[in-house]
Amino acid sequence: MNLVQVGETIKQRRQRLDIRQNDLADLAEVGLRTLIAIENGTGNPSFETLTKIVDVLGLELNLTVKS
Amino acid sequence: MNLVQVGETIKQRRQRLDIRQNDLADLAEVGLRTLIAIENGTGNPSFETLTKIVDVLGLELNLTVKS
DNA sequence: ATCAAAAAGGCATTATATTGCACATTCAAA
DNA sequence: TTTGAATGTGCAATATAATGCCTTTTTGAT
Repeated sequence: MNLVQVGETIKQRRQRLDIRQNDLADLAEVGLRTLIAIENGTGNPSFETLTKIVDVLGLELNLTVKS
Repeated sequence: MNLVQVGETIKQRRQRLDIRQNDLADLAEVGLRTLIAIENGTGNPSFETLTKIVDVLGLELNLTVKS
C-alpha cells in the first residue's frame, strides 16, 4: 500500500459515498488542498491527517505482518 | 489502528526481530529521534516515514473498508 | 550494587506538510 | 454550446515533522 494506492482508495470510496472533495475536507477537518494532494498521490500526509479522512469514509488503516 | 497501536506494533516487531532502535533507524533511513517518537506513540509521522520503517520490519500498511 | 548499552528527553535547526486565497481547468447538465 | 459546480494549481504564510547533539534515564547483565 503506497501513497498512490491510498489516494485511489480514498477517491473511490468518496465517490461511492457520493461526497464532494469540499465536503469531505470539511467533515474530516483538513484543508481541501491537502485532500486533493492525497487523492492524487501527490504529497505525503501525516498519519493524523490520513486518519481524519479515513475515519469519515468508514475506512481503516491496518498494520500487519507482510505475508 | 491509532498512533499508539502503530507504535506498539512496530516496537514489538522490532524486538521480535532483535534489532536495536539505532539499527532500525539506520536501516529505515530515519532519525533515531523519529523512530523513538513513533514507538512511544508520540509524534505524528508522515506516511513516507512510517512506510520506511514498516518496510524494513516486514510489515505492511493496509487501507480497507471498516467492517 | 556496578557498569555498559539501549532507550528516551531537551533544545535548536531544518525540511516539509498544511492551509487559504485567488485563479485555472474539467465536467456534467440544461 | 453555455454555464455553474467540482476539481485542481501557484504562491505565500504558518504549523509542525524530522533531525542531530548532548544529557538523562532505564534496562539487563555481571
